Order: sequence, then structure tokens, then C-alpha cells
Amino acid sequence: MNKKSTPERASAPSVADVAREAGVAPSTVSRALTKPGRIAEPTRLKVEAAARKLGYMVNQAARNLRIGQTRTIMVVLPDELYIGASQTVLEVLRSAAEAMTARGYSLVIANVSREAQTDEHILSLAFGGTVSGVLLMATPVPSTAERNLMQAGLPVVSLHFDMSGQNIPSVISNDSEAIGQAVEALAGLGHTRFLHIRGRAGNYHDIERLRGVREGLTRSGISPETLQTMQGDFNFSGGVASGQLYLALALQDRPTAVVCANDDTAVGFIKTVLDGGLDVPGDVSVIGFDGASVGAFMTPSLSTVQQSTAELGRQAVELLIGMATGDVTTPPDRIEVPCQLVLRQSVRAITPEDRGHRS
Amino acid sequence: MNKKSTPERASAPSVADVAREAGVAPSTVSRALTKPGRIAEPTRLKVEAAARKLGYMVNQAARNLRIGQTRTIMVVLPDELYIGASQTVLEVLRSAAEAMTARGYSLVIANVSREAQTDEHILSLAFGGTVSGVLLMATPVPSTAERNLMQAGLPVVSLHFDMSGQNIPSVISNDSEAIGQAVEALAGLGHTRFLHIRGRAGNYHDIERLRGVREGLTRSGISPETLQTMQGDFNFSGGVASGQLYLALALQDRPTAVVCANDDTAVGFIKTVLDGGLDVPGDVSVIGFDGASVGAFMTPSLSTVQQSTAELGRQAVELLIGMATGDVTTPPDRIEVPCQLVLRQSVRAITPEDRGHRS
DNA sequence: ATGGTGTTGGCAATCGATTGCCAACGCGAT
DNA sequence: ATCGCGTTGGCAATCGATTGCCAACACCAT
Repeated sequence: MNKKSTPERASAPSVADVAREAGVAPSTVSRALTKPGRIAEPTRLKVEAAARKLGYMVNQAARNLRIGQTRTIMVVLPDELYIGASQTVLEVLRSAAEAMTARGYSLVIANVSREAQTDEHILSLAFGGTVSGVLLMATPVPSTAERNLMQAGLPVVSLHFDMSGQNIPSVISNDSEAIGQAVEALAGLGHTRFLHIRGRAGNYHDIERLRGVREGLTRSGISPETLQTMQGDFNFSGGVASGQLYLALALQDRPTAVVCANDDTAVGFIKTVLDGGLDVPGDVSVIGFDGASVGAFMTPSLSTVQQSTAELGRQAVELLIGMATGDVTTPPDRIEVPCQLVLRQSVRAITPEDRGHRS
Repeated sequence: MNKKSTPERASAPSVADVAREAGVAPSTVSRALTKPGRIAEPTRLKVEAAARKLGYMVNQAARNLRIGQTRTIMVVLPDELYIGASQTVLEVLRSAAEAMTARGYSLVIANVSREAQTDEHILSLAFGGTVSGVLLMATPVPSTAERNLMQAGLPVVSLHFDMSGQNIPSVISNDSEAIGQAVEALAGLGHTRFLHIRGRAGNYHDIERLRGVREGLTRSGISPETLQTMQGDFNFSGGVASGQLYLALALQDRPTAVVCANDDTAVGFIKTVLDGGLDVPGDVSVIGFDGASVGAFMTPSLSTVQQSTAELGRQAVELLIGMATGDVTTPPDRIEVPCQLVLRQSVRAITPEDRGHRS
């Protein structure tokens, strides 16, 4: 069917077609299009013209097969893609995708939850040569009974979780330090009795942020022993449940400063205590973590520790692509991106009257 | 280098390796693994054992090249991936991704914004044989000076926007009908003076929702002529700006019911009028659109028209995969998924005193 | 024993781009 | 005129899985 030299064909044109059109060999076409300088200028122009005329676009499957590389990065999302107030995942994804596109890479989403079944899918992408690198977003290393992502020989970067202990370069926020600074700020406003509503038990962020709260208290001259904690789950319900527990506390036992593991928790907590008749920040100051944009529009507006999502995504992708291309041979263990404390209406200073009133 | 029969090799095992291990031909391996029934059971088991032993996984690039298909779907996101209260995009993406994974498809994100440059990238994926179908999320057809997505010969489905006029099967919410019902509900509560804060000028949802508000008024026996409108942009600032305009209105000119083009607009509006000293819903009832989960935790909690994001994503993917596999030969023009009205604290009924007080 | 039918598995071509190797060519220097 | 060097472009092999075609074989009925 290639007998006729008519250029109109049903299927997409190939290098061979372009070569015929330009009167050169297929190899010349390939080189003209991908190896700048390798082909003399006049020939190159001829090839480009032919390619444009035929509407040629390289077949990526063939190219990938040949060069054994794909310029595609797989993103593995958290266990459970929780939909709440905070859009950290989406924000980071956006900046990561931007950085990838800018470097000519594509992005495949491996999963939206992490049942065992999807780990199978993740690994088939990794081992199937479909991707050139893996970005783990707040998620442990995918593995099945037989296999483990790390055996695929792909560059891997962890975002959000510090997995440098497993030899995975990690791009993270300075969680503990930042939340510690938030605690110090509250202490500076006169607060002495703190409640920390924790995240999902055992989660990296749960542990780090709790540690940060304790350290912040210590630095403020307040004994971490006095810290009350409640278990949350990084979602609204965790905040709601803690709010109910808080309301049930005797007045004199109520902490005046509540530091939440994230914004969703804070939002649930605030709504619950407001509905319970308390005032925020009148009765209790509350601060979240993440920097959800909607926080500024809550009533009262939400104080928070804002993560630099744009920076996190960008850095992770730069590092990963560097590793994939071989430009980065010895990746750093860890890149820490600082957070920014944002104080809004949900916190206030403790005045002398407050103290008198309380004890 | 394949001289030695030792199975440990640096590169991934291929069908040839498995064939050698199992003592059969490569073609048999391929068929045993992909054509159930084509190969006798004992042979198949032998092949499977060999494959497992060697840790074989099919090389997708080679497979894609050969079969000319990829089981990969490209998602094109909106012009601007706005980060606000509503997570509609993320929610729909989640359900779409779930449906894809369930059917063994992968998902590549083509873009996170829509500069001209990214359309180039989108089209190179489409024409490069990288994908088997395209899901357009609230976005027009990607195109460059020379090319247009529709020429790629791929199945395309539009999500959110009704593009059936361009022969693109569309999965959409019943925007106008649903927002009309919200208007009717407010009218049923005694409201007669309405303000609609619009979305981005010219956007499909802007037009549809405005139309829906008008029709809802008509059905409620209120002349659409009395409807006031303000221009928004689907974001917080649009709501804030409208809130300021609202505050500037003379008391007797203030509508009592504000229907917003989406939740972010409503959130911005509410925050602004609250800060301006008004009460919601005391002075004004407000309703949004989308069903942002955080709405339930605002103060006052936000009334909204909730989109069935899970259903939207699922339906779109089912349709698209059907088209890609050829199971669906004559796709429907349009699949409409109904929304659900959610009334919360931000709206209240108009009482006789209100009327007396006003006129 | 023969032919017919159905099943099983192997051979080799194929998808399309890339690249190592080499031949051809041009140009300047001796 | 010859040599040497650098540049240019073509030939053909290669990446790995799939599949049309066909040969070999088993089994049953006549």
C-alpha cells in the first residue's frame, strides 16, 4: 500500500515517509530532528520542511523502546486522597507538573488510593519501562509480596516524608521546626496551656509535628509535660471529635492554645467549639498547619503554618529529573523547605485579665 | 552475553528469557500471558512459573509499539488550575482515576495551565501515539496554529463543558436546572429579591448558571428582570469584590438572596459582608455551587448545589474507554448527572416581620 | 489403518525510531 | 596529483512484544 507515492495515508507519517518526501535516508531524518549540529544546515531545513508538510510527529512508543527511556515521571499519591480544606496535594502536584512540562517531561498518576491492588499497578508501570522516575508523595514505598519499587532501578524522590533513612532523597517541609515556631509565637502572646490535636497515629507528620510542638514548648520555657494531646486523623472529623472533648473539659482545665496537626483538623475543631457556644479566639486560640487558601476566608480567619507548596514541587522535580538524566550523581539526603507562620483572627494574646479570671 | 544461561542479568528479563527458562518459544510465552485459553493449561503454568521466577514484567513501550495502543488516557485540566475552597477538579480526577485503574488504564496529566506552549505539549502526546483517549476537563479543544486535537483521531470526551455542539460527547452536571431549583427553594422560603454573582465572563458555566437562575425565577413567578447581577471570576476575589459592592448598596436596594456561581465566590462574599458588619443569614441568605466539603464547616455553614463528582468522573471514563475499545460506537451526545441541593445555615426563610421592616 | 477435525506451539515478520559503523565527499596542504 | 582530515549521510541492526500462518500432533470416528 506504500506503492503509491501519494502522501495522504490513513496512519500517521513515519520517519520513512518524511525521508521519502525530503529525498534523504530515514537516519538523516532522525538526526536532523534530534541531533542539532549533526546534519548540515541545508539538509536539515529540507527535512524540517518535509516533516511539517506531512504533519510528522515522532511515535513515542517506538522512540521509548529504542532509547529505553521515557521522559515520563510517575507520581504516587498518598494512601487516601483525602478531600478537605487543604489542597496541599493539588498545589504541590501543580508546581511539580509545571516543572515537568517545562523540562519536557510528562506526568502519570499511578494511583488515587493505595489498596494492595494499586501497588500492583504502580509496580507494573515502574518495571514495565513506562516511566523514568518516581515521585512518592507522602507515601511509603510501594511493594507487593514479590517486588518492591526500589528494585526497579529507577530514580525515586520522596516528597513530604523524610525517607532519607531508606536511602531515598527527600524533599520536605521543616515540619517540626515550623510548628515549634508557631508554639513559640503563641507562648509569646502569653499562652501557657497548650493542646495539640494530633494527626493520624503513626504517620510521619503526626510524629514530626508532635515533636515540634514539644520542642517549641521547651524553647518557650514551658514544660512539655503540661501539653495535652488528643488524637486526630488529619481530617474534619478528628477536629470535631476533639472539639467535643474540649467542650467537655472543666473550664479551668481548658488549654487556651490549640495547635492542630493540620488545617482540616483546626477547621473541624473551630466549627465544633463555636457551635458549642465558645468564642474563637475569645475563649481559645487555634492554629492549623498547611496554609489552606480558604483559611483566610473562614470566620474567624484561620491561623496556620503555610507550606511552600510551589517550592516543594519544583525542588522535588528538579532533583528527580537530575537523577534521571544523570546530572545529579550524588543526590542530597534531604532538602528542607521552610514554612511560613501566618497569624490571623483565630489567635489572640492572653491579657492580664484572662489570667486573673482563670486562676 | 546471553551465552551463559545464568538468569541473573543486569537488564530486565524479556519474553525470550522466559521462553528459554520455560523451554518454549517466545510466542508461546506471549500468548500464555495475554491470551487466556489459547495455550494449553500445563504449558501456561510452566510459563507462569518461569515468569515469576525471573520476575518478568512486560515492556510496555514494546507492547505499545506493536499493538499501536497504550491503555493510557490523557487528562487535560482547565486553563487555570485555581486553588480555592472547592475541590471539584481533584474530586473528579480522583473518581476518574479510580475508574481508569479499575479497567487497567493509566492516566497522564497533560497540563496544569493552558499557555500556548502547553497546547504544543498536549498535541505531541496526542499525535505521538502516547495515549488512547483524551478527557477534557472544563477546557476547550487544544490546538496550535497547525493542528487541532480532533485531527488526532483519538476518542475525546468533555467533562463539565457541554461540547456536544462540536461533536464531542459530554458528561456534565445539570447546571442550569440545578441552580434553578436552588432559586426556587429560596423563593419558596419567601425571598423575592435576588442577586446572582456570576463566574468568569463568557465561560460555559457562567452562561449556564445565569440562565438557570433566570429560569428558576420565572418558574417561581418572579420576573427575571428584577435579578441583579455582579461579575465574578469563580474565585474568592470575585466574591470579595461583589461583597463590597453589596455593602455599598442602599439598604432598601439590597437583595435578600445571593446565588453565587460557585462556592469560592460565596465564601469570599460571605467573609466580606460579615466583616462589613452584616449577618448571614440574618441580613442576607447566600448559596454557592459545587459542594465543597469545607462548606459544612464554615460559620455560617455554606449552602450549596452539590455536584456528583464521583459520578461525573466515573461516567466520563466509562464512556471514553468504551469509545477507545470500540465497545461504544455511537456515543450519546450528552450525559447529564444531577446535582443535589444542600441547604445549611447560610440561608433562612424570610418572615413577615422582614417584609414589614423592608417596605 | 485412514482421514478428518481441532488444538497447540513455533517461525519469522512487524511496529517505528535510533545509532554504530563506514563510505563518500570536499577541501586544503604538501 | 596525492594524502589526510573532517564532515555528511546511508545501511542495517536493534529495542521487545505480538500475531498471521502453518506444521505437528492427538484424538475420534469410520
